[in-house]
Amino acid sequence: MATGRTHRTATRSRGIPEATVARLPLYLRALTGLSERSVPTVSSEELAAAAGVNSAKLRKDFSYLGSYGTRGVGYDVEYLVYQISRELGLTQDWPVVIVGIGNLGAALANYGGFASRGFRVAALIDADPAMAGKPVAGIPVQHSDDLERIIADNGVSIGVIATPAGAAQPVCDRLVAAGVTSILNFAPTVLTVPDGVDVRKVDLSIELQILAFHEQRKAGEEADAAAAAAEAGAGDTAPVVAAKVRGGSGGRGKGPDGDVPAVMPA
Amino acid sequence: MATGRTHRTATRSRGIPEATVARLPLYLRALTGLSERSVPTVSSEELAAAAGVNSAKLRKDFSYLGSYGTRGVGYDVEYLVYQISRELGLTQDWPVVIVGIGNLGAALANYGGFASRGFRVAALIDADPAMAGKPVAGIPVQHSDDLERIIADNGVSIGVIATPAGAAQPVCDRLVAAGVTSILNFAPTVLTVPDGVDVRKVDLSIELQILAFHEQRKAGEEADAAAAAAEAGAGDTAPVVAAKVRGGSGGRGKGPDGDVPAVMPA
DNA sequence: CCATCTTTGTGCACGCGTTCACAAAGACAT
DNA sequence: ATGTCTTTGTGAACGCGTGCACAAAGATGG
Repeated sequence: MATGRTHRTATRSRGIPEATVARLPLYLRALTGLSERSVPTVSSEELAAAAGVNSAKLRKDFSYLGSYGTRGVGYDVEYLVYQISRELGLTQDWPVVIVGIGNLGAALANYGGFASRGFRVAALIDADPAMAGKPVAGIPVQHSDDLERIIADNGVSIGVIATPAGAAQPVCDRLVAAGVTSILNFAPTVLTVPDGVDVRKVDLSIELQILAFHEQRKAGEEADAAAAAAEAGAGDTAPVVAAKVRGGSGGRGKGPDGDVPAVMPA
Repeated sequence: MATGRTHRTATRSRGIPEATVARLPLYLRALTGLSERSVPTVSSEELAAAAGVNSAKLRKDFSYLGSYGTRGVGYDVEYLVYQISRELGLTQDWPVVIVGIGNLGAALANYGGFASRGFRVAALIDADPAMAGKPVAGIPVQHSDDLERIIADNGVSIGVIATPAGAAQPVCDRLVAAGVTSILNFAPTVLTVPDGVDVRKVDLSIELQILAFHEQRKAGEEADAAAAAAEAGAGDTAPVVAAKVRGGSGGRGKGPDGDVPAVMPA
């Protein structure tokens, strides 16, 4: 997952834990699927499976919203869809601007899930004059000179930044100054914003690196297991594995065993 | 942040907490910036600021990797870049396939940050025969019939899914069967995978919904504050606010005060 | 060699989130 | 009505992550 929190204090807004809020959209999606198939009610077990979470967690999550279930039966799908939608604020209209209409920005503009739930792409903005007027996803791109006016005219409070890294902070500053209070950032930079502004970031590169870490660990464990099986009682401890993995670290005096992948306890 | 964990147990791989792993790429990026500007050393305070985190947290994170700092001085930038890269497995080459070359897939293929750190786009795969052979980002798109062969030939262990939601699970199954053990999923679906396979998801729609929630809360708080200030001692409790926010809930007997935005304690 | 000053590395406490396990609540059959 | 059976809602325990605060380590100057 690509997630970047920027909360002053991990604010338990209105008593609903942040972790729960992050799962509500997941439940909502699963429920919408059920609703389309005209399923009237669903148990916590079923819904949890559909959302890919633990059923106890789901029940606790819903308990923060209130008691919307019926014991012995489950949850009313339609009613729950409405309650979650309302809780997430999806019953109202959220005009959104996308700044930076490159490959990614265009992809976002075309993304169906955007328009689906209360979100309306109010404007596409790019700094390149050549882009101005060119329609993307049926919406004409506007020049960034007009950013402030566009924000004001459309009452935009949510901005999406899909610019190159270098442009992200200046764009962010202008968005915030113009009145935007929530930002979804796709640029690979840490954004600095004043208090009261929420920033979430989606960083493809970071996600891949996290996967690489786990991938490497898996490979390492296999190697360790194989090595351990192959040795199974040699005189020396485990310098083989250590040497293999260490590469050319170059020592540096201390270099503790924090380096050695040390065959796992189990 | 868009983050979807799918870990059997929140595995503390090799002693490094998951939360720390997720921050390492952040540190690495900040360090790379310093390295390019030929900064020799950096203190935890400076680096933490650049990465947008607490300095105590950063030091604790690094302590899991070993003692790579010098007290009174700070951290050697180049050395730290190397250590983190090695820890994340970025010193080796990771061939990656992207499946689903629509708007988003094309954007990903063109994304620079992809190729930058050890990640190499080995192949682009799409189910549309019309796409086959067409070059995207300089790489010819291949038909999904050849998926298994492509995975095998290139020794791919990381796959990126950028297909429509409906195609995601089948594609995922084929990737896993072909030997992929890490998946980055952009499709708005919960993927089911066997043990030992890591899935991370990036979900634009979810991120927006989380922002909407906070946005709504901010608006609600303002309204509450205003209302509270306006009333300041009316006979009734707070039906004004409640009525305004409730919309047309329709009651449902129980409907507890979990519904009312109830003026915050503070 | 000693004193001082900076910055790391970490023990500790606290709070959030997850999970278990069960009592309460309601549906449904008899 | 009463009993059984299903499923919710939640109290309590546990574990992870965060942040404080400080002692240890080393650099630097005299």
